[in-house]
Amino acid sequence: MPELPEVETVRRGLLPVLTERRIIGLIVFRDRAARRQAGGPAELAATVVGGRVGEVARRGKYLWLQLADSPAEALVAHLGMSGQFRVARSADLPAAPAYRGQERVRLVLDDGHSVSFVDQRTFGWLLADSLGPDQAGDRVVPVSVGHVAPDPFEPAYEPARAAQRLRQRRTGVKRALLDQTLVSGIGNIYADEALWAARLHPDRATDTLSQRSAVAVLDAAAEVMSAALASGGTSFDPLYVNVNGESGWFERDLAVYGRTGLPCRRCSAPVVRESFTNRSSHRCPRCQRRPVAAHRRAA
DNA sequence: AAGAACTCCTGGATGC
DNA sequence: TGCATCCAGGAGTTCT
Repeated sequence: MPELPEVETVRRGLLPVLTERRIIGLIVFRDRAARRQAGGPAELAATVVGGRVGEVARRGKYLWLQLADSPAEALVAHLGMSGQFRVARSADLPAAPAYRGQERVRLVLDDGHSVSFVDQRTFGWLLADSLGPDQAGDRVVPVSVGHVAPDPFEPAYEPARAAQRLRQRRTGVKRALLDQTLVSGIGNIYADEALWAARLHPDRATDTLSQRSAVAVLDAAAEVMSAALASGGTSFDPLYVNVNGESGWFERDLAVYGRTGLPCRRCSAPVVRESFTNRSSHRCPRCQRRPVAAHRRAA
């Protein structure tokens, strides 16, 4: 799943392709990809075409292009679970969707390239949006991203403050890590990895954490995402902006995610997989014992 | 109103 | 072999 490191890798791949390019066409092949646009696919195309790309920016898992000469000030993208961007010479592509029918939107650029949003599971989306201050007044972001907290790689991110807010919650620590309004960029993979590194059970009640251990688990998340970015950013094909966090570069470095039954890298106890909010959690049953003060769900 | 459940979706893997 | 079922989950929406 694309989480912060994967989205940042995409951003870096798009940077040289899109910066200073004018968008001269936008084709929506699947309306669902424009479902967040109030005026639908037509409005998305109408507001973006003619725009010139300035900054290629990111907060957490949200990516956006700042646009000049456009009624929309930004084109926002979320990759969902399976979104990718592919770059091609537009002449190479027919007007019909490519990439095994999974192409959802295509941007045509003024230099003869096209950038395709490809998304098998269709949880991703694009949105033409205006800019405004975020909720904390830290940064100007698209309005649709205003509720998202700074991610650990941003100057505005303060671990001590994030830890305090986390401790004020009445929930389990994994739920809190996945809450993008607390700290952004963390998904299921890096949440499991951070909890393993900090030796915390996913259900540990947030309001029983010391400030020290709350900071520790946030620091662990930042560290593991930083390491993933370092290995993911080393090489990528300009024609394929890689977002695949499951297979490939970082998978062999994971400690618990997807390693059910394999030995814990610290203590060799077999990693267990447990159901969590209709998904799964991976943990070491010895290093991450269920606490007495586990968060209890409301009856 | 905070927190948790529900919902959207596709295709590869699994089971009989 | 073929068909049915399961499974992956980010985040907006709805419910309690």
